[in-house]
Amino acid sequence: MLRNDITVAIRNAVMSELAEVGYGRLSIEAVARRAGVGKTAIYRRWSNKLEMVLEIITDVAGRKVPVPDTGSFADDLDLLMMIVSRALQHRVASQIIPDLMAEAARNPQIAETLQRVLRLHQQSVGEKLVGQAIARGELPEGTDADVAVDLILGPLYWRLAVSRQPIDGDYLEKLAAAVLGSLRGGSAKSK
Amino acid sequence: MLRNDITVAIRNAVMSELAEVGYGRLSIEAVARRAGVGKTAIYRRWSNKLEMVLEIITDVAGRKVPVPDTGSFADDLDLLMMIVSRALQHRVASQIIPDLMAEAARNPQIAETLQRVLRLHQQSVGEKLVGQAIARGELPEGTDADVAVDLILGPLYWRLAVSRQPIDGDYLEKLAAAVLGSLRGGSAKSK
DNA sequence: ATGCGGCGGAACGCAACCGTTACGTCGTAG
DNA sequence: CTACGACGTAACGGTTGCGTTCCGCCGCAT
Repeated sequence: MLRNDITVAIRNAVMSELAEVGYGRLSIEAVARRAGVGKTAIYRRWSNKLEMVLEIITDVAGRKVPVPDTGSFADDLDLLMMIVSRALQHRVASQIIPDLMAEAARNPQIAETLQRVLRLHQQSVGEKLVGQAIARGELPEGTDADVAVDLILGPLYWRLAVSRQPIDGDYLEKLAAAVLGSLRGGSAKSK
Repeated sequence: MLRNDITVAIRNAVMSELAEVGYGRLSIEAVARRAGVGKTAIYRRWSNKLEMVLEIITDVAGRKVPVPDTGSFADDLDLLMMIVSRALQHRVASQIIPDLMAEAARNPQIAETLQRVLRLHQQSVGEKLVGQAIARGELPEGTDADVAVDLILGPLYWRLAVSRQPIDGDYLEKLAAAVLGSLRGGSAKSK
């Protein structure tokens, strides 16, 4: 019944609007205006701003991220960092993600949704990667996957989404090398 | 002329309101309500929501952070991480900082203010610290301070302000050890 | 040919907030 | 005692957005 092209237009408008003004200031009327549809079309699909945003970002972020598995941890790491950095450099993503993260700190519904989406996908990627490396003997036995994930994603996120400095050609390599060194150094052991 | 107790009440109210609803939804009327003052008292001091917030956060964040200088890079690092993690665990800070960071991505005025405050204080701390360590010969000559700062602050910020997982007793130690290893590993060389 | 249903558009009453103004109170300086 | 100025309160007109309703249009299935 509901026309699909209209739905798509609304989804795109929501993403753009989220990027431009953030969740806090996102208004249904602005979404309708931007999508070139009537408010009725929106309320026919969702009953809330919150419900609408949650459904849409769940859908967008839920697309599976391929787990790098090149056979070598160093290469896996390079690849993962490239994928993540590419994602974080997309204009829309780099605006929406920090905004929703901040919003999650005060809205449990958003927090829970992001946790589901990010932790179950992206973060599990990191854990899987570390697991593979340990199994292959490339990382020390007791390596703490938790710490490892923070070490891998933290600097990238900080650089790209927070301090927003451009990354030049070999920055990624240097960072990957440093992360590799920190994990192999045998310091991030658990218990 | 302007009563100081009123000014203080407003400043506190702004911080609380920022933490609760974020910059996007912060309203002058809500601030006045919370501070128990009239809107006139606010407009007598600032002419804008933006101007008000900028002035207040500049003041709050501008308080100098002591640069750790224990004589040993490892101890400096431990200390710095403890200071930063403490700061990021304060409820108000952990809500306001990500919110303003996200807002900075779309408001140049906020971005510039945060850059001034954070980069000139916190970030320079990191660079100074690395500089000391290189001078003492504790880190390789060409260590890239840029990468080092990302490696130090990134994981902490990610953990505390983004993924918001609690840090147990020895997490900080493990993280510090890993960071130390990554820098000493001689990987984060410049050029 | 007819009818159903999604569509855009317009308007509704309601609420919040903007930035400004007028008013009356109160503490303090002179 | 008087005058000044900051204060809280209340109200202003104007804007924006909510969520709802009604209208007329149009595509599509029967």
